[in-house]
Amino acid sequence: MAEDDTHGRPGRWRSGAESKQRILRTARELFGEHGYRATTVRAIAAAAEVDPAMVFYFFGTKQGLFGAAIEMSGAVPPAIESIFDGGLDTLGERVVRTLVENLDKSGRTPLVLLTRSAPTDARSEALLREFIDREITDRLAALLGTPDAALRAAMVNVQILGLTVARYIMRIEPIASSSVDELVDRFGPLVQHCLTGPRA
Amino acid sequence: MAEDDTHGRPGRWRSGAESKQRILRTARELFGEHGYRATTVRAIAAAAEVDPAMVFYFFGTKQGLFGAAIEMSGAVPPAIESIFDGGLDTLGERVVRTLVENLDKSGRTPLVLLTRSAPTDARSEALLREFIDREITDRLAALLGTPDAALRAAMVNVQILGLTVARYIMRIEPIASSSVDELVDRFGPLVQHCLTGPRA
DNA sequence: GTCTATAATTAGATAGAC
DNA sequence: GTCTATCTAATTATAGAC
Repeated sequence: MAEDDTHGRPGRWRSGAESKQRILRTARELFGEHGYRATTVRAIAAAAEVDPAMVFYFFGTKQGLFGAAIEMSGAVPPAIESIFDGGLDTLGERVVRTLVENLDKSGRTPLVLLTRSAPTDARSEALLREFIDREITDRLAALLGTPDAALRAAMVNVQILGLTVARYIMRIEPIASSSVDELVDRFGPLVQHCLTGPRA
Repeated sequence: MAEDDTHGRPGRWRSGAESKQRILRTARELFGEHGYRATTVRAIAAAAEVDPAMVFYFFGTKQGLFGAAIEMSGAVPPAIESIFDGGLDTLGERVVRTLVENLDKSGRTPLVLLTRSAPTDARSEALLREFIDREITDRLAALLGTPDAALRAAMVNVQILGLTVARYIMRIEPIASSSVDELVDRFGPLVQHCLTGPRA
């Protein structure tokens, strides 16, 4: 997984892995923008300024490239930890802040990428569902411990999906151009209500 | 619709328009299931048991077929009216109930169809945004009249999108298999809070 | 590692017979 | 109205030269 391997070899750890990285970066961008099916390998290659054949050389198939682009190795998880690091009464606030801050940082984040592809691509849907379940829903449910914990966690899920689609995919105003603080202000209490609000 | 058109009717309406309807029905189904780009004309023709050429004969282009499939002429609007028909304090409840009841009725409803296609297809996104804005957001905002009406209406939008994606597209449990009443019970107050809840 | 060339497949669309 | 046949273009993917 090292960026540069085998320092023993004299000369160039120069342009091999660099192209691979550029392809990967471009792939995330385009997959995130148009979804899996609507994004062609050729378009990625062109945007990354490499030959289409190189893409297959490095990643084998289009699906392989997508899988590599999706790999959320360490990028998101640390941010997610901060959600669960704190009191239960400000959990809603932290969920919204963490989500929006991280997605704002880069639109080519795997979550947006998957959310774009999920409606069209069955594999993306499975991946997205699994990720959300494992990293968020299940942990929230465990944290709550109430009988209706699963339903409450799922309601948070609805908030996350709705917010992601509205702000990053459909860019609905004024959601799309609101500040992070404003969104936290508005949706924080809403999420909090989902989690710890009244009604059994 | 009659499956057999074998009445030896002289002249007019034999089986011409019937094929058209079958194509349309199938198109709604497949577009709604896989989105615009991932659905091929050939696949629709095969499922409708007609020749691919017929599709072009009737609708000209794939885009034309999609447009025809999307035509929400009178199908949804009457249901939407019921949302605005009643007191402001039970508005949230009616939004959720109307949404879920209508979408449950048939998964190939234009709203689901568009929501599936929007992430991948720019035209679908524009259509969906325009529809939601005109039929729901704008009217809710007008009804509220508060300074932050637009933001509040947009928040309802987030609920609608999130709920649609969670229940009909990603089928997230237990949202997907909850009863209408349970969803109204849970999300009604949430939507109501978006509309008339505290905070300026 | 990188590129050229190309195979194999599939898509949207048209012409024209019946 | 319906179908056969076909065109054109674009796609994923491979083989092989340099």
